[in-house]
Formats: sequence, structure tokens, C-alpha cells
Amino acid sequence: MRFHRHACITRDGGLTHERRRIVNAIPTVYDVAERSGVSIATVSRVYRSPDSVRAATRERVLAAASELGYVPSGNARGLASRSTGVLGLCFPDYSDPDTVGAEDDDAAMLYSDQIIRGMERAARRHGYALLIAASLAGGPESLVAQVAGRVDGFAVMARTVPTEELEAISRRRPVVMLAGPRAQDPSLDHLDHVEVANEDGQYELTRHLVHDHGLRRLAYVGLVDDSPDVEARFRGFRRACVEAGVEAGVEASVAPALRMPMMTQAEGARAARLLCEGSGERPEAFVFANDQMAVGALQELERRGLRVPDDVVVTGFDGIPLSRMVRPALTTVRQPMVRMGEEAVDLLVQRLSGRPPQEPVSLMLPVSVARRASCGCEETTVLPTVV
Amino acid sequence: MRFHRHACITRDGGLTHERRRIVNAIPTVYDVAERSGVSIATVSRVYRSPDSVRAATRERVLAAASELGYVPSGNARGLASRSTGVLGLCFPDYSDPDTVGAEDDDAAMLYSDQIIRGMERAARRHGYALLIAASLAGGPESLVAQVAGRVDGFAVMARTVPTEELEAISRRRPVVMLAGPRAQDPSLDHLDHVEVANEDGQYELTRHLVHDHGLRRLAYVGLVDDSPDVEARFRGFRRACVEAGVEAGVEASVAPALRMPMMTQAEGARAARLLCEGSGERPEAFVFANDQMAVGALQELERRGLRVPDDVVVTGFDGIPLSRMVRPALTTVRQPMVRMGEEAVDLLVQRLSGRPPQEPVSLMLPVSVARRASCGCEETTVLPTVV
DNA sequence: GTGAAAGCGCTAACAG
DNA sequence: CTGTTAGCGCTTTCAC
Repeated sequence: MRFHRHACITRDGGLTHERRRIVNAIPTVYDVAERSGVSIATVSRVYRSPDSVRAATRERVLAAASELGYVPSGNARGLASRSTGVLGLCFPDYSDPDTVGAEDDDAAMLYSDQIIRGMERAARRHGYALLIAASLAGGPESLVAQVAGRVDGFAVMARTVPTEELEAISRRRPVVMLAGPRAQDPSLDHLDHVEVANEDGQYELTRHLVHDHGLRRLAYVGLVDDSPDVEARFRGFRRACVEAGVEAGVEASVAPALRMPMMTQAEGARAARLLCEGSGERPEAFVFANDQMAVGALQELERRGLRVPDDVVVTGFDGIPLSRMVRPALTTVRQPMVRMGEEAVDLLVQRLSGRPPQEPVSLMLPVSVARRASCGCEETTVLPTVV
Repeated sequence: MRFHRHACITRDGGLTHERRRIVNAIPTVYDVAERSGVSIATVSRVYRSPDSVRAATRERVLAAASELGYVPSGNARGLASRSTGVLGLCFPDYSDPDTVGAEDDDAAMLYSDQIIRGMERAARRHGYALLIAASLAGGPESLVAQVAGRVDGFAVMARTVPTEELEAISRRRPVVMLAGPRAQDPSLDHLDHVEVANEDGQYELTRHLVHDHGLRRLAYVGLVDDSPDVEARFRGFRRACVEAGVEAGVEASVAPALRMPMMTQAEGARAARLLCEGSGERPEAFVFANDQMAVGALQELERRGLRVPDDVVVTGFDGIPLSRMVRPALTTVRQPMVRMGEEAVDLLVQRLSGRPPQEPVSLMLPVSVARRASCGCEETTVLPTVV
């Protein structure tokens, strides 16, 4: 038989509560119940379904709770009700030993920041809080496992959680994958998935360069081997080139030297240098797989006295705020990251709502090409019209 | 007597586990224990203190856990161990009905973003995850209460949580206040506190304008009534003015019209308009209480054909990324927001470490004045050297 | 090194 | 509308 507080009083002469008060311990339902002269069930009801309690009783309980400084234990609640009211997000650990405290690091994190923002906003709308953690080394006691064990639903950015761990987690709770390709692995093909139209976006942008600006020699920079997103972008680039009959440029563009390992501004600058000093003719356009690199290239080109877009066209991908701020403003493909976070939450909430479980959902969010000055579509102004 | 799983087996003919497996329910310690032929205590030990279990046993347990897809329940853990491994943050709800989806909203949130980033990073270092929630309407079932009941420690941005609620929370768990003034309220004076040197920063900046640039007519914009941070900045501004003997300018600057309710770009533009069209002589410098407004003013001034800094000097406060991107780059006071988040976590972790409880700590983080083009200290370049 | 058993604080039937 | 009671899944003494 469990010794409830009531039993304790009989058992140890009622000292329990005295001691509690003296050491200023954390008040529980039992304390509130006793102080307001009701049962713990009623205290619970006051919080869970206030309308099911008579107004006078409710007042009394609330008063006692307030006097005691009572805050319900989320753990006990979660354990008893089998739900936490918390959604989780696991994102890549961007902390780069080389860039501790550097601004570049800041920019790199914008991607996760936006997703966090979107998820937080949507979660709030549904009454959920958001638990976030960067993925670190795995293992039984990893932060990821910690988080996974405390949430009702879990969003995971691509390649941040090992397949096996993810499989276990998804057995417990709904999981949605963010970015990356739809999991091919059969053990994960039941997961919902949200991605952006990487290939189509890069295709549209490239087509714009080839078709509208008449460019023929394009170089693509940023084919990181293990990033499916970048792979998809490259496919889009290639498709547009092939359609326009500019294959040669394509082949030249995937020289190993241009597989940037980090996709940082520094790497973008390096790529621009290589492209300018290369043996063959300089490409007419540098097509970067992200904005970071493109911005780095912009700087390198300025250093070399080359004008953008007159001497060479530069484009990025992502549509980070910075892309609009640099001069010339960067032509790029805008990804709706905030919306991605929101969609992820909506998907999770839907699964949690207990409606008839449906087939795994895979959303592909549309992107939009922002035609700005760096491809020659917009005048270069001195002061950006922000807002 | 509690019916443990063992008892259940006797009780219902061992169906419990069968059913569990069939409905693919969430595996628990009991399942892992049974499958690996040990007691639940041992399963627990494998996770909590692996070294206290014989290697062979450990392997067996881990294997079973993996086959079952076992993930420990954070709730049960937290309840039993009285700690969650999670820190919380409550920040203001910036969502403005007027700016849904607008870019301005984005910029406004940068402040919280940075703090989130700092806290996440520091929390991770200490093995904690971060639970975040914007403050909404209070009440017993508010998100804030939800969060407070699930964390080991709680950081709260100024004026996001009602005093009474905060008092209750701080009785349970360590709380650190971010920004704002040190709580004057005696019920909250035991809280740790982290702020930045608002007054000194604005003083330095103003002194720079008066002393180094010889400006005499300064207008201050942004005295929101209930923001202690802005109040402090204004005090710094006034002190510098008084010291330099330019009181008149000060008085004029606090006209009610210039008490901006929102501190947005739009408001900054409006303030610039008022200042330009005002009856008296136009001030030589517009000193804004944040970067947002200053950027708005920059745009309004360009619209009116006024050159910055030649015709009028403009300064901001915060040092958001945008301040460096606009042309002319904004002279401003940089606040170390990321560091603020990190300090908050360090403070919480220290309190949680169980060391001899010390006096409440109040940190005032130093700021630095970024002298850029908008006050005439730096050349206006076309392409910002980002990085 | 391992097991048995007592809760952690709350929710959710189920009675009344 | 309110009280009783049996757990939720795990950690943690205390024995062996």
C-alpha cells in the first residue's frame, strides 16, 4: 500500500508537512489540497478542467495554491497523462571550432534560427512549448535521447540523428524530418517529411540566367558530397543547362576543387578566386549553392576589381536576410524556412490529435526566385529599402 | 500493493506483454528487463551509472533496449530523480498582428534569437536542453507555468512574467532575470540578474557625438514609458548632454511625440519626419534608442534627400546585424546578447550545482560603441566587408 | 553486482 | 460536484 500524505500524518505524527514548510520545500497537490480542505483530485481538476469544479471551491483552491506558491510538476503530469505539451526540435551542431565567436557562425545558424522561430510560433498557437537541442555525439545518454524522451512530437533536421536512434524514437512519438530527401531507408519511411523545392528552385534560377540573360558559361559551386539538398540543387542547375544546350559549362563546373567542404563565406571567396584564376575562360556566371558563399564571392570579386553583374553574374540560394543587404543585392532562391517550421508543427499536431492515422505525408514547399541586382535584374541602390 | 508488471503476469495470464508487443506500444524498463533477464533496477543502472553493472550484463541490456526501441521516459525520470536536465527561457511575444509575415517582425525577434542561441550553446555545454516559450496571457494553465513546471532552471526576459507568478516559480527553481533593471520588488530580490550597460553605452555614444564630432543639437527618440532599458539609455544620453552643456537639445528631444510606442522601422521613419518638419531648427543628430528605428529614419532621410552623416547624424542601439548592412552603416552600441544567454545559463547551472548558496548575483555586461559611417567615422563603401 | 520495494506528484476512472 | 484509489515509468535505498 502506498503511503499517501494522509497516511504519513498518522505514521510520523504529522511531521511531514511541518518539515516541508520549514525547509521551504516545493509544494505539491497534497499541500494545496490540505490547505484548501479538498482532495487532491479536486486540486487537479481546478487546473485541468476548471468548469467541473464549483466556483467557490475553485477560488479556495487557487487561493491556497497562490499562497503556497504551487506550480504543478510537469513531470508528474506527463507521467500520469502520458503527454507533455512539448514538441522537440533537433538541429545540426554548427559550432565550428574555427569560428568561435565569429560572425560567420552567426550567419550559418540563421537557417536553424528561422526554423526554431517558425516552430515556436506554430507550437504556441497550438498550446505547445518547444524543446530544442543541437545534435551532439549519440549514445544512450545523448541530448537527443534526453529530448526525445520528454516530448509529444519531434522534428529532426536532416542528418542530425542516426537512423537507428530515430527509428526507436519514431516508435514512441510522431517524428517529422526537415529538409534532406525523403528517407529512403524502409525503417524510416513512415515518417512525415517537409522539404523545399531545391531542384526546381535552382532550375528556375538557372533558366533565368540562361534564357533571360543569355549566359552560356556557368559555373556551379557547392556540391558537398553528403548534402542531399545541395545535390538536388545541382540537379536543377544541370537540368536547366542541358535543356539550354550548355553542357560544357556544366561539366567544367563540378571540378573537385569546387566541392566546397563548408559552404562558408571564406570558401565562397576561395571559389571565386579559383574560378577567376583558372586556366580556361572565366565563366560568365558563378552559381552558388548558398548565399554565404555567394556573399564571400562578391567580396573577392570586388577586391579583384571585377564588377557584378557587368563582368560576372553571381547568384546564391537560401534568401537569408544578408542576401538582400549586400551590394549588389544577391539574386537568390528564397527558402521558406519559417514556414517549414510551422508546417512541421502542424504535421506533428495533426498526428497527435488522434485522428485516423493516415499515410505518411511528404510536403515539398515551393521556393521563389528573388531576381535582384547581382544578375542584372535590379538597379544597385545605395540604401536598401528594408521593410 | 502496486501491481508491478510481474504481478500483472500472474494476474492476467501474461497477456500484458503480448498485447504490448502487438499494439506496438511504448517499451518501458519492464520490457527491457524481462527481455534481458534482469531486474528493472539493473536496466536503470545501465543508463545512470554504467560502470556499476558488469560488462556482460550491460551488453545484454543494451541489446534488448535496442531491439525493443527503448527510450527512457523523461517524465518518469524527472519525477523519480527530481530533475529534468532542461533549462527554460521565457521571452516576450513579439508577434504583432499588424506585421504578420512582415520582415520587420523578423528583425524585432533578432534580440530573442540571439539570447536563445547563447543559452542553447551554453546549455549544451553543460548537458542541458533548452525549453523555450513566448509569454502569452498568464493564468494557471499558461505556457509559462507549463514550462516552469518542467525545468531545472528558468531564465526570464524582463517584463514577460507577472511578479506573483515569478515569485512562485522562483520558490521552486532558480530563476535568472534577463535585461531590465534589477528587480526592485522585495519578493524578487533574491533572483540572479543579467543586464547590459545601457546607460554607460548610450553615454559613451553621445559623448562621442558631442565631444569628437562637436554636435550640439541632439534629439533622442524612443523613450517608451515602461521599458527600463530605454530609460537607462536615455539617462546616459542626458548625462552626456548635461556634462557638455547642451541641455536645451535634451529637453526638446523628449517631446511626447517622440515617445515611440513600438520602436519599429516605421516609427523610426515617422520620428525622422517629425524631427525634420518640426517648428524649430532641425537637430544635428538623431539619437535612436534602437537600431530598428534608426534604420527606418535612414530611409526616410534618403527619401527627403538629406545626406547622412553630412546633413544629419543618425545613431542606433543594439548592434543587430542589419545595422552593419545598411548604407551608411549605422553607428550604434553593440549589446552582447549571445553572451547574455550564456551568462544566464552559467548562473543557473551554478545554482543547480548545489554549491553553498550565495548572495544573488547581478551581472552588468559591458557594451561597446561601434563607430561607423552614420556619424561620420567611417567611409561609406559600396560593399560591406561582412565576415 | 544485483534485486525488491517504496515512492516521486499527478491524472483518470469510478463511485457516490 | 467531489473523494478514493490505482497506477504512469523510473530512481533509489536497502538487503543480499
